[in-house]
Amino acid sequence: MQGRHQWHRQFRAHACRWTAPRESILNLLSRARGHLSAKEIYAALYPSTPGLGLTTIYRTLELLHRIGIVHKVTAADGQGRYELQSDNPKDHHHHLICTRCGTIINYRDFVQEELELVKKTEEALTKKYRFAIQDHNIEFLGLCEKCR
Amino acid sequence: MQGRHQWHRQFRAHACRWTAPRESILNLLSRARGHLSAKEIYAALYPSTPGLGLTTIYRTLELLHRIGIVHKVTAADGQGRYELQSDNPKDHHHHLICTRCGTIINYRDFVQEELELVKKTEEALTKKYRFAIQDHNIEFLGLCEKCR
DNA sequence: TTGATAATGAAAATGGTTATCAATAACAAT
DNA sequence: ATTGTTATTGATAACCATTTTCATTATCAA
Repeated sequence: MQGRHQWHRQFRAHACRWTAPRESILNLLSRARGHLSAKEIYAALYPSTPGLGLTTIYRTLELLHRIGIVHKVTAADGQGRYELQSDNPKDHHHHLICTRCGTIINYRDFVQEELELVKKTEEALTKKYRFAIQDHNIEFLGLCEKCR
Repeated sequence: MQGRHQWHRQFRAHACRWTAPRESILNLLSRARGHLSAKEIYAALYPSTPGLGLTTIYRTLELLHRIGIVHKVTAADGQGRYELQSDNPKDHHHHLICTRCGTIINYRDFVQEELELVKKTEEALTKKYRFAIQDHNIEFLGLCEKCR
């Protein structure tokens, strides 16, 4: 279960200050169902926080990603999209991305099996290529129901 | 085995003309070991083909990707990188990407196992979400030997 | 309360990619 | 081989997401 307190704690641990813009962005991300782009966040927050600048959103997202609170997906069009990283394994999922309209669907089917293989592969790759692996992406690209 | 003839044939099938710039780009890609960005292609081809424009490179890459001759990877920094798509299953691989310097390593370990799972997942996702799946990406992100 | 410094926001800069358009080149039909 | 249609090219400008800059403001430890 994530919330203000835990976020605040994580911020402290990284010598980052707890500010109003950061809280707004985190709140929005925790309310959102899917992935949000910086612009979408800007638009969603504009009514309640008109002063908030796009620059701050980018900086905050990058910070949240660096701290590990947020997961970033870069779509084929190069646009970054962000979602809260859950600490509940049940929430783990992979992505189904429409190459035409950019929609991202989170799927949870077979994820358990995928993760076992991922773990095995990760260990082998770490040894063989001396990589410090931080994350993985498994995504399927294609045309969604509407675009096909 | 890929070469002029087969490419030429594929071009014809798509009503595309066989031109000098396109041949240069394909030749370069078939010589290259890894993934190339548009700029890298531009730089590599400049000595032999100084007249070649960056615009043409982008258009050609997009065409090759659409036709299925080239595989595109979008790095976390949003920059597109391209490599020839081999018709030899033995060449199939997945990616290990350094989040710091952008290096992409092709690994072939466990790919066979991964592909079996991918196939199964693909079928299920196609049915469940009515996606027309065209491609998949399996990539591990982390710090390479030099950057860690 | 204060002082050091992290965070903010407006504006401008960056950098990869795409659109425009006149000139050129490929190729099917003759 | 010549021609006419039309795809392709390349220079320039436009686009758009993201970063940088920098003066101002806000946070928080002391």
